[in-house]
This record gives sequence, structure tokens and C-alpha cells, in this order.
Amino acid sequence: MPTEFQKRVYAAVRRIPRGRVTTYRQLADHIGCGCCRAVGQALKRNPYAPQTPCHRVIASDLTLGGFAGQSQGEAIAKKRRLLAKEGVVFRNGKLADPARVLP
DNA sequence: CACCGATGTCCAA
DNA sequence: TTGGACATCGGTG
Repeated sequence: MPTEFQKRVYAAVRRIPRGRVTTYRQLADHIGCGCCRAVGQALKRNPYAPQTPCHRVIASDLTLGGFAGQSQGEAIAKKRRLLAKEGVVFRNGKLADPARVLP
């Protein structure tokens, strides 16, 4: 049972077109809450399953952000590959093309 | 009911 | 370069 705040986060994430990524900060700012951490938490727990492409959300450093903790082992490698398929190429855990970030 | 930890970003020195 | 602080979420006793 997500809160209104979380609903906005998921809605914004779903709004991301294929082949494009966004940052927690951009998302939080787009929602109207300067707190990007809540977004990361909401996506990390992402109760909305694959319906919410949390892998399209990265850190403002163009890194995988919250995914970095998991990239050590597994799930993230798949997400990174999925993004690469869409045109978002990651280099050593970093976005190789910053232009792919939503304005 | 209340506390704690966890999350990513920004600022200043 | 480094450290601290900010607001919100999740689980537990």
C-alpha cells in the first residue's frame, strides 16, 4: 500500500520512455519533493514489480546508485544489460552516455 | 505508539 | 577531498 508520495514516484518512473534514464534527484524534483532518498527507498523496495522500471533510475553521478550494492552479484547485471538493449549503455557501472538522461 | 536504520544528493571547509 | 546533514520509507519491540 504505497503512499501518495510513492505513487508519484512510480508514475514518474513509468513515464520514462524506452531508451532513456533518469536520476533520483530528477525524479524527486519532478514529484515536488527535494528528497531523493525516499525515491531510492521506494524503488529499492519497488512493490510494483517489473511494471516499475526501477532500473531506469540512476544516481546523479550517472552511476547505478542504489543498484551498486547489488551489482556485486547479480540482478543488476541483468538490468544493465536490459538498459544497454534499449540504448542506454553503462560503462563499468557508469552511464557511458549522459545524454540518455531525461532533461 | 515510538525508535532505529537505510537510502542518494547537496553544501561547506 | 572529506564529512555532515537533510526528508522519507520499512520493519520491529
